[in-house]
Amino acid sequence: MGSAPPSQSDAALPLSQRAAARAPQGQAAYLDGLNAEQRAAVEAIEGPVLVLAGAGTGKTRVLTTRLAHILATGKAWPSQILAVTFTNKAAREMKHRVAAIMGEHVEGLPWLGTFHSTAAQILRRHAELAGLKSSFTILDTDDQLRLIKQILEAEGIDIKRWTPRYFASLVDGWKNRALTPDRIPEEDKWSFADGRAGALYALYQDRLSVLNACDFGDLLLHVITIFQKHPDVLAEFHRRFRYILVDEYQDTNVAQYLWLRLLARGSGNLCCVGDDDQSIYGWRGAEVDNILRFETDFPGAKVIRLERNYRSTGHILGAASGLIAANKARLGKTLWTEDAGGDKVQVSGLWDGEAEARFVADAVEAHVRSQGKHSDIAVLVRASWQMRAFEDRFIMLGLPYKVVGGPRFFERAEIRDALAYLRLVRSIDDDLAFERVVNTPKRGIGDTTVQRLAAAARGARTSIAEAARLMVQTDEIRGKARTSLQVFLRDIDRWAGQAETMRHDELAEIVLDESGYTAMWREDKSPQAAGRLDNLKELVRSMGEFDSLDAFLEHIALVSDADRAEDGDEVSLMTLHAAKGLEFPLVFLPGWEETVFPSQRALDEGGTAALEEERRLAYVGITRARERAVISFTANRMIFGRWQSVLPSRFIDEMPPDHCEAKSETGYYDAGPGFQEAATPADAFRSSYESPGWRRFQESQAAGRRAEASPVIEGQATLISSGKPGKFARGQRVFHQKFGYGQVMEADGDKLTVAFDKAGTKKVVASFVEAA
DNA sequence: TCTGTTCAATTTTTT
DNA sequence: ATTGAACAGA
Repeated sequence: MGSAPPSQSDAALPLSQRAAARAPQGQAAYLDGLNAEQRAAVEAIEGPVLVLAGAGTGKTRVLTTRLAHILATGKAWPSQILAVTFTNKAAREMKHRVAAIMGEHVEGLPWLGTFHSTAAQILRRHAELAGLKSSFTILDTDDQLRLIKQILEAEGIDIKRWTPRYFASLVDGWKNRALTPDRIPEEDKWSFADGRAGALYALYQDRLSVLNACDFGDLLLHVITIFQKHPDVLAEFHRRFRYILVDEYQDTNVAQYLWLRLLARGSGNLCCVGDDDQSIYGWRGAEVDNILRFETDFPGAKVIRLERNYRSTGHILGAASGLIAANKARLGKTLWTEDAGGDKVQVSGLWDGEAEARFVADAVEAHVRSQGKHSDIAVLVRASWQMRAFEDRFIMLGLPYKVVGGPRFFERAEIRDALAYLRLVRSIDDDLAFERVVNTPKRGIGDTTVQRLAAAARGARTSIAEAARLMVQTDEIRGKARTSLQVFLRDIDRWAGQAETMRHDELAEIVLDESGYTAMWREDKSPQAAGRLDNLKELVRSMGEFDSLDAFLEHIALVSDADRAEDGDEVSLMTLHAAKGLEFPLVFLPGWEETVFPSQRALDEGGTAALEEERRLAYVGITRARERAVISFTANRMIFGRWQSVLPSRFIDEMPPDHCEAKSETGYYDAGPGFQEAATPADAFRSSYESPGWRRFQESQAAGRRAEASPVIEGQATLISSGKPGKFARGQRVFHQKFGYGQVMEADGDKLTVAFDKAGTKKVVASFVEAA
């Protein structure tokens, strides 16, 4: 987090807080409108408490109100409260909501941040106990991977057989389980490079410490180690944190659990909020067990269930509850709502992915025609490759949409390059940054040169930059490489000098210009180049919001998404994972087929546990809907470039029939009487597959597939083209934001068929392209 | 050093 | 189908 550590000495509780504590009728205003369970969860301040908060039961409200309540009753000063979340977004939201309840007058700030940012703050204070300087850098996955690759190569390991990525995932797994190199189980050592896993892990840790760097896992792991080895340090934090609040407890991994348990041993006042039914991050180390075991781990714990749902209609809730009931490993909750009626969950079968996208897009348009907004709607998919079909269709129709999640701002190559320059200016010994940009833009300093420098640096136990300084004096490096290297080193020194006096955002601009980096993208003719330049501008702009370069770098190391300008009126397209915590009046859940959802890969790797997690994912998906949920599946799907016929997901079988209706809006086949008697929606569709109607459907589709160029827009297109002439003519060169340059093959009013140079032939709406 | 070619991989994602 | 990364050749 970019925020400074909370102040350590708080003044006495401000008046506003005392007043809030004694509102009329002996009840504070912020407690109004809470139901009995929510209120119990807010008021049970002492001791361990587990709040099992089902979907849509007001979890965040309880958490923030509870925090406010602790302050208002004068039990603690802000700085004596620790509140941890998983994402920066959640932390931000909580800050806002606490501020809204308490007013702006609260003095001092609670420790409110992610596990990682909180751990980073603690670690900066005691870095020397972990063999680091408090100025340590935090590596992201990209740096981490390159470092691992170097180590493996230096150790003569065949990185084709043993990929750096796989090793990184092992390291991640160990750190998630709080295992230092000396603690990993014997059999794990044999999981990589013929028994060398442990030694390589140790080597990697050594290398990190030489670089004065941490990966994400280290932030927690180092703190745990420090707490275990230095009781005095732990005691300091016990004195400090009198109340601990944890959001999304079902997502914690072993390391986070241990970290919390160590901290909570002080006051014993630990409140965890979560929902075992929404645990969907097992694949990255989350242990549902943590939440299932809470009462054993913290004896005497109060468990409070929030079961009243304020979000969805009865049918949606009923469908979701019925589905999740198939899971064995759960604590069990019975969600209910006063909003009993509503539409049943619609389940529809389509021919293939294209038909499904058409079906969804049509339903979106219908919703908007009946006075709905695009922003009411979300399309939630299992895997991001499924988005493609919807994007294509939306683009073709000109439906406004946004992809939520997706590639993050700070992970984009141009941003990471720019940051590497800045890191280098801050510390020229940052080898990973050095290697990243020494030849970006191209300076004639190739791989061979860099390898030689790196080898020399290892030999002399110095940084690469230091080795480079020496080597340009000798004849070991000659020609172009030598001159370029000299210039490069001199540039960095000069910028470092300027950094002393100049504002850091100004400096950034100078560095990017003088290094030739901006010029590199200006000369780049690819369709993304303009966007990249914009991103760089945005980077410089956002730097201005921070006090120093260091503060900025810390911020971006731990915050992966820039605050994007929020929503216009757009359909949201995202993965089920990205949808957790969100809600929409109308939710589409396409792709419910075996192999796709539940994901075959997950099942292969994780067995029953993974199946249950997939089911929880389905549950999360359905419970995002406030008014209407539409599930769909197809008979055929192109997967990895191959057509496969697929079966409806087993989750469709498990959907409780009372809350669902099997519905076909394609009009190609009639459902027949079987629909009413069918035990489950899937049965209904299975019988319909056998029916002559289905066969007709299949045939008509197969025929259409061969013949059709643009079956849907044809009618409209002629209409429009007879009306007003299009702005674009056949053969014209055009530019599209997403697909780049191309040539118009066909122009029908505002519907164009464009052969893009890179992206192939697509149908797009004219307003989405400009003349090139 | 650059460019074209082949080859493999390919959920989900935060920090 | 698509993408990225590793390798061979100019």
